[in-house]
This record gives sequence, structure tokens and C-alpha cells, in this order.
Amino acid sequence: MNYWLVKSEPETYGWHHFTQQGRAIWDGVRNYQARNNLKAMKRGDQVLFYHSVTNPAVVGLATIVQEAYPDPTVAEDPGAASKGWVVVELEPLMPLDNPVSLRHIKAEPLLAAIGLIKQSRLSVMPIRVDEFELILKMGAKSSKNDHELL
DNA sequence: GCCAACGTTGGC
DNA sequence: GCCAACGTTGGC
Repeated sequence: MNYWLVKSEPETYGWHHFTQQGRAIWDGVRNYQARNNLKAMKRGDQVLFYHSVTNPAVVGLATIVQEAYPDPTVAEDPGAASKGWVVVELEPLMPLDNPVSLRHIKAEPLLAAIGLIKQSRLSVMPIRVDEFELILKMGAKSSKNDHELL
């Protein structure tokens, strides 16, 4: 099992929209490193859903329900066809009771090496299992970490 | 709105 | 192959 984080701007495609829809085709990724991460995703992998730009925070947990296949939106994107862009499909598992803000992530020494901080512009990235579990713990209801960090 | 980080493009 | 110019992402 692998763990990942994907970013989305809530104004464009937020957690709420995702859960209403029930399933998302993660299309439009046009960065090679992000694409390689999409290709490495396996069915059942767990994915942290992160809101970027507006109130940046991890807001929910999702899972991979369909592994990578060619991005159908490439058809309307002249010049992109040869670059091997792919999509995966995601389904929501659960929201975090307390969204874990970027502020809190930066304040947590155990998360100092997380890709979210190290490579702030990457939109699809792997997460270590210990980082993943800690973020879920921080996002759980009445977490000890909230009191420490707030 | 500004700016830093960083990826892409194109001239040479 | 180098590098300047430019575009995009995303935090603040």
C-alpha cells in the first residue's frame, strides 16, 4: 500500500464537490513528476486530499479506484498528445474532523521532510507512511496535537 | 496583489 | 548545451 497527496483549489474542485460527485477523474495533470506519481498509484492506495491557495489544508481522505490510463482531455490540448499524460480515478473515504492546515504541518517537526513543504509546487506527491498516519491523527476529533499546535 | 520557486520555451 | 525570458503554482 502506498500513500499520496493530491492538491486541488477548492474554488475549482473542492472536497465538497468531490464527495457530492462520489468519484473523480483526476485529469489535467501536465507535469512530468506528477504524471510519474499518477502512474505509480495502485488500486486501494490512500490519498490525502489537500486544498491549495484558499485556506491551505489537508481536508479529507480518498482512495484510488482506477489506476492510470491516458488522459482523455488531451484531445482538446494541441501538442500534448505525445507526452503520455494520464489520469487516475479517486473516491472519497472520509473527511478529516479537523482539517490539518499547512500552518500546522509546518509547525510539526516530524513533518519537516514532507513533500508538501519541500516541493511546494508539485500537485501529486508520495507521502511516507509515518507522515500519513500522523496527519490523520492530527485531523482526528479532539486530537492532542490540536491543543499543542493551536 | 506580490513574490519566490521552478518548469518550459526559444535564441544562439 | 546554455541561459534569459516567460508562464504557472501557490503561500502569504
